[in-house]
Amino acid sequence: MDVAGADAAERPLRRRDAVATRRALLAAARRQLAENGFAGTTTRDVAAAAGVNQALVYRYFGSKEKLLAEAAGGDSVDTLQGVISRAPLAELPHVLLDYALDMHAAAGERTSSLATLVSGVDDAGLSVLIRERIESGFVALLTQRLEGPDAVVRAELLAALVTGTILLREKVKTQALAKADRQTLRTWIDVMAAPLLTAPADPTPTHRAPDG
Amino acid sequence: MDVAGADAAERPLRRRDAVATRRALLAAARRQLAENGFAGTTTRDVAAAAGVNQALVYRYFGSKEKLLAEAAGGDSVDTLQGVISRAPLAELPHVLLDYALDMHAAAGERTSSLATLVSGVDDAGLSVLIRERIESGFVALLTQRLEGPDAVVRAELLAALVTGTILLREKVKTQALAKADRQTLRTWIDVMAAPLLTAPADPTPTHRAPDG
DNA sequence: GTGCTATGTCATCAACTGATGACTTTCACG
DNA sequence: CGTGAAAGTCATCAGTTGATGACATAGCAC
Repeated sequence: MDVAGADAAERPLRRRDAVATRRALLAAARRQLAENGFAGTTTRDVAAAAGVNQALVYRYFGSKEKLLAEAAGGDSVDTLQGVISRAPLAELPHVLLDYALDMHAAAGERTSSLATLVSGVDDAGLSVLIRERIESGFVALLTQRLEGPDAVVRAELLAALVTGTILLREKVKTQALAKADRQTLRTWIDVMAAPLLTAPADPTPTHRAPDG
Repeated sequence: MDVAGADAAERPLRRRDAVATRRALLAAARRQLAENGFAGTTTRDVAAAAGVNQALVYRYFGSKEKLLAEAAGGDSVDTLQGVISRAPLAELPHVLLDYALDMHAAAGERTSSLATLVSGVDDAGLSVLIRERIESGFVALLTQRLEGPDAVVRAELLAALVTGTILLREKVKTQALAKADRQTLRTWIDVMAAPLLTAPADPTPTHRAPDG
């Protein structure tokens, strides 16, 4: 047995592995999608980045649209759901921020972050898919933990805050956000999001917020 | 940086008007850019939407990239600057929100809103341009009005909040944000952004203050 | 080994895209 | 008028893109 196959649980390093090829295509597609959007992502570039032949896109996914849809769908919804369900409400904002930042850093490894996905929405079809993913995998769960009026709006505003922050920091790369250390961002995000999470029926402030 | 003294009073309604054609192309380009991104915007579609011949894109702008760059550049920076400079700080968040919402509604009429633009960032070149526009036309001005630490970060976080909100509401169309009436949005945006605008030594409550 | 099938490669098509240059039409000016 | 340049049209090129089907190779069963 001269093969130094390190993968214990998996196949003995086949030179042809449909599952691995599929995964590689999906990972590459996620990166390209976040970087270039739907229209800017080509099957040839994805295949090249994945190190496989372009025709395999069509063998495994049938079309560019199906590939990108599955890539946008991702598989980390469970992870995100765990985060939303487990984290203390007060810490949820910065936990989500960390999650999104880490996802962006490891782009394509498993899935794309909420914000990374949104950044690539230049296609009506994917827009629907991403909306459903955000609503079912994030908003619905968070809404359950929120009390008081406008719970759904507040949940989506938290998503908007994280999304916008990641977008400006990682994609537009505005200088201050791009340079800011995580702790600073965490603190401010928590402060901004706090009103969304805290108590219910307290008189919704007319826009004279600063109160003793 | 031309069009000095546009005395549109006595135009004899020319059937051929280079200035009008240019404007029509720019307006159409803005719409397409916000809708489909850079890669998804074609010169033929822009020209068709503007009701002119595709070749005119190259007569008036030289290339697709230059057309879209000029479209992204816009000319309403002055308007936005006025808003940022004049509005009371406490009202600035919802004023900005209104501004962005109105801009989106009248997409292409004059320019694209900050958020509408960001939504189309799938091109590295335009990303630079949009970053510069945000930083010089928004962040720089707002930073001047902010006191205390992290002024630039706080300014960009406000931009991020508005951007993310518009993006989720107008592009991804998450249900609650899409349905929410303006006043509700205004109220929450103001509450969220308040900590960014208020004074420095404000005792950020209920959180571990990381200062030592 | 033989052979079968999953996996991967190759060439290619039709449509689309950015871009260019030659041509045609309008229209202000004399 | 007529003339010349601005404004607009047309045909077309070369490269790219999504997509398809014929072909080649690996790897397993026997």
